[in-house]
Amino acid sequence: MDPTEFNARCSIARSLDVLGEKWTLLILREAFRGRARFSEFRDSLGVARDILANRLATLVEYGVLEKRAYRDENARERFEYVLTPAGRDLRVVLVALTEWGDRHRALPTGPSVAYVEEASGQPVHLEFVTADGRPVPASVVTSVFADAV
Amino acid sequence: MDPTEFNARCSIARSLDVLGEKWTLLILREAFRGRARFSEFRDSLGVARDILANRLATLVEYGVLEKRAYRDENARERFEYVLTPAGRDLRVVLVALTEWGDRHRALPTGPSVAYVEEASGQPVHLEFVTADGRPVPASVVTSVFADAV
DNA sequence: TAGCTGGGTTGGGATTCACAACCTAGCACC
DNA sequence: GGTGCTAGGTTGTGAATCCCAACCCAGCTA
Repeated sequence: MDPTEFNARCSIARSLDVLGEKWTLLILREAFRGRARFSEFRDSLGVARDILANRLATLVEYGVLEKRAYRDENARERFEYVLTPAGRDLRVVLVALTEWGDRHRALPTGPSVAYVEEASGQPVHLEFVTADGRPVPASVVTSVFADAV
Repeated sequence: MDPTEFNARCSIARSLDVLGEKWTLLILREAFRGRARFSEFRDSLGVARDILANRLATLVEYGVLEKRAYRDENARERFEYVLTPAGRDLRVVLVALTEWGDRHRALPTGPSVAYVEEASGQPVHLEFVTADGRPVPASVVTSVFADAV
């Protein structure tokens, strides 16, 4: 398979088409924190307004965020951006990045975010498991390609 | 906490400092496929040579790849780039991106890569689990921040 | 000594990003 | 009914990145 074709078929490359531009994953991090309005993203990230508008539009276009009208009291209709089910599935990606950063680029001040089970408050982490639920260390996971390349 | 400080402390942002530039995660995808030489990355990705040189240097600098000398028969010493333990820990990130792409940006031709347990060949996937190994659906995982923001 | 090969480096044009200024709708106030 | 305020953008300009192509360089072979 030639590189162009493999890259087109590769799910990592296809995910990065949506997520790979600067600021996109940080915008989603904020979305998971409950930010939804243009100004909330702007204030919490310090991102340029034009880039933010552009990224929000892309994420809406790809079905990661939904643009919803809302109306505050005594205010005109405005819009907010909330995670769709596809967007909520990105939690795994963000946690994977967090865990790697915590482990390999740790700061003396310790991690700034932890992930817990909502009901129990117990910390959770990511693991590989087989179809029948048996955990498997990452070191014995390997890739199988659809076509020999 | 002001946005700049939070971003500096955030492990996602710190991971993206290393991984967030264009091509970086695709280079790592190839590294997990066993590619190690400059020309292997170049040929399998079609990336510009200067960008590739730049990304490899960055990944070496941050301890994700190790630059190692090798010598083919009747050839001078050259270099290859192999995953360090920190680099191998990025498998989780790549699998997370793969799973999201497979689910939400699927192609009719089906996924181009699957992940399996090396010994058994059984397919594996990522799950949230608690410290005592109990699997938890992503929908009930929530974030806890070190400081109120 | 001329050519080939792997592994880069360099220069110039095209994109993308960042920052600041501007726009716009509707509400509130006077 | 004009002025100002605010959320949510859009636009224009310069800076940084990215891409491509040409070049370099060291050591091997012929």
